[in-house]
Amino acid sequence: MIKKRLQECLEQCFNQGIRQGLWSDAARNSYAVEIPKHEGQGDYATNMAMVISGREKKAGNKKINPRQIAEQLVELLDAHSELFAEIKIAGPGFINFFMNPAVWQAVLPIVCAAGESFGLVSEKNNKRVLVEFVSANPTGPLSIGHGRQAVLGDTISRLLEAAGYEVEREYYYNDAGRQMRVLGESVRARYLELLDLPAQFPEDGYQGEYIYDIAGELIAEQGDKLKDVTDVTPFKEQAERAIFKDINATLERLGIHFDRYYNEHTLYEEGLIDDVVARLRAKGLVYEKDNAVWFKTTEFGQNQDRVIIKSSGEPTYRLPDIAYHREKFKRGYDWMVDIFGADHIATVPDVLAGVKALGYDETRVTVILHQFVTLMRDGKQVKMSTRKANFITVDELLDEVGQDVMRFFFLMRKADSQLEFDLDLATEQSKDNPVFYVQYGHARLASILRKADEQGQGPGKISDVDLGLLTQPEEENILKAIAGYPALVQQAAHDLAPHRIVFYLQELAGLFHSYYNKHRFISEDRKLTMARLQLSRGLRIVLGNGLRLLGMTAPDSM
RNA sequence: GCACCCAUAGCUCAGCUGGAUAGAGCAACGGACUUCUAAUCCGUAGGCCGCAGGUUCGAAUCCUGCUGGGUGUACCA
Repeated sequence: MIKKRLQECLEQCFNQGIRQGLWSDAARNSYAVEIPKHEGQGDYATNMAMVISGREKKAGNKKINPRQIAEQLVELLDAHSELFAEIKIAGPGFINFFMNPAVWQAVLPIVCAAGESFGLVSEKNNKRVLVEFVSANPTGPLSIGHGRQAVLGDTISRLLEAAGYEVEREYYYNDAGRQMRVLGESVRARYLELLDLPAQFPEDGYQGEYIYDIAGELIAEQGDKLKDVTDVTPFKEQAERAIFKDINATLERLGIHFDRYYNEHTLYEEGLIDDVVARLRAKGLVYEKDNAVWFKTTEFGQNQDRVIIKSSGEPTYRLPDIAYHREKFKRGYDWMVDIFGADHIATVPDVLAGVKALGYDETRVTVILHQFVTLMRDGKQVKMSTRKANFITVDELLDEVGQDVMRFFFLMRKADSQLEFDLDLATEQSKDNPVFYVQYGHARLASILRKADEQGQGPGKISDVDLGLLTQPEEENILKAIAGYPALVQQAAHDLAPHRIVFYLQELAGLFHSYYNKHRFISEDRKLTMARLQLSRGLRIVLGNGLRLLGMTAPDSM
């Protein structure tokens, strides 16, 4: 929030410089305001002078020395002197800003007034965004990989909501096709097996225990009435119902709710698949070869064309994927975010080529491909095989670590990185476990405020408190961190990068724990106590808001 | 073979549209509990940012090539 004010000041000075003929417009939107890494370089720094200098040269205007530009800028900034304690020109032409301490202290009343809404944009941006994630077909319980995706998708959705978007969460699935047929056959085989009848388990069948459970339910409901039924439909339908129920229960445990479930089937029923083919054909982007229908993806930069309808007449997966995305476009979203596992990378270029071919702006789709999760136990990787159903489900992991730990761990790495989930660390209730580190910070703050209250030293009205007493360097650092929270949320939303929030919270908790060990909140000095209690309120609000933004709880005691 | 992702401290990883002297946690070593919760804190040590070029005032960050790992490359999804 302070950074934003500074940016506005600089923008004004930049414009003023243009009016005074000091430089041209060439550097607009190219310069940066950032927080310097090193002590002595101020609270903020800008490279504006160097960027102006560089752009002038590039634009063929006369080259101006960056340090000279910096001096001119500093002069212009004099009009905003109330913000700054000092402004320095350093190095090749950086301008370092040392803010007036009162600027930092002034954030506390704002935080306390905003409470739970601190960090959320105050106005909606009137943009609709669709986030598609999980999208697992109902063939079995959610695996760890789905878990990462579920948490990632939901948290990205929360971030976008915090940034003012109107967000819809959508789950796309397919209950037709070969996989589901095999699932039905698997259930049928287990059903017969449980009835002690001869059964042939399909070669590539689903071997998980849950298939027995589903078969058992069928027996409980219908006895052996289905023993001579060769059609797999009733088995398949039973399986789908049971598995979806299971998946939803798991998502519920994670606190994840979808606004819509879109069944691929709809695309067929409404003729949307055929329509896509017809439109592509009309544009000359489709041809027949070897009894199959091909889409000219080479026209879109790929190195080979792709089959969209097999010689059997069945579409390949890319055709409904394209049709589905076209439906998203038709619904008029400003932005569509797809979250897929890295194994789905092959469909991405096809889908984007498809929507582009149909006349839509494919840049409105952002695909997040997340890498896989490896589970570590006792320092060794836990081997998993989906086919043999020898994998750990999200449900089992939840039993072991709980929702807060699971969400936090799944968000600790950026999507691009493979994620190592250390079960030993996750189950440890100690300082090494970052989840507890952050939550403990929140609980400690709550405890301080409780204690003060018990002693009749409630924080009182913030307007009566002299925040100018918060002069310790640790206090200033905490205030700075708090002030940076809203911008961080916006940036994380823009970049679809929830891990930034995770890192921020660890850092903020660290600042607090460190401060706690050095200074006392509650002391004999009543005025100082009041000021520090406001600080603890502000800290608690930001820590709590951050945790909730990640879908976690913020405990008041631990 | 081709496409995408990754490569930063012993380990796990940050590093925001290129910025100034490279960051955190863990592990190692040494310290702090009559105190508002020690589930905490303080200190020490640890690096040709995979390799080689290029772009420029300036590169861990952008481009090219190479090496090593992951994923995909089907008329499977």
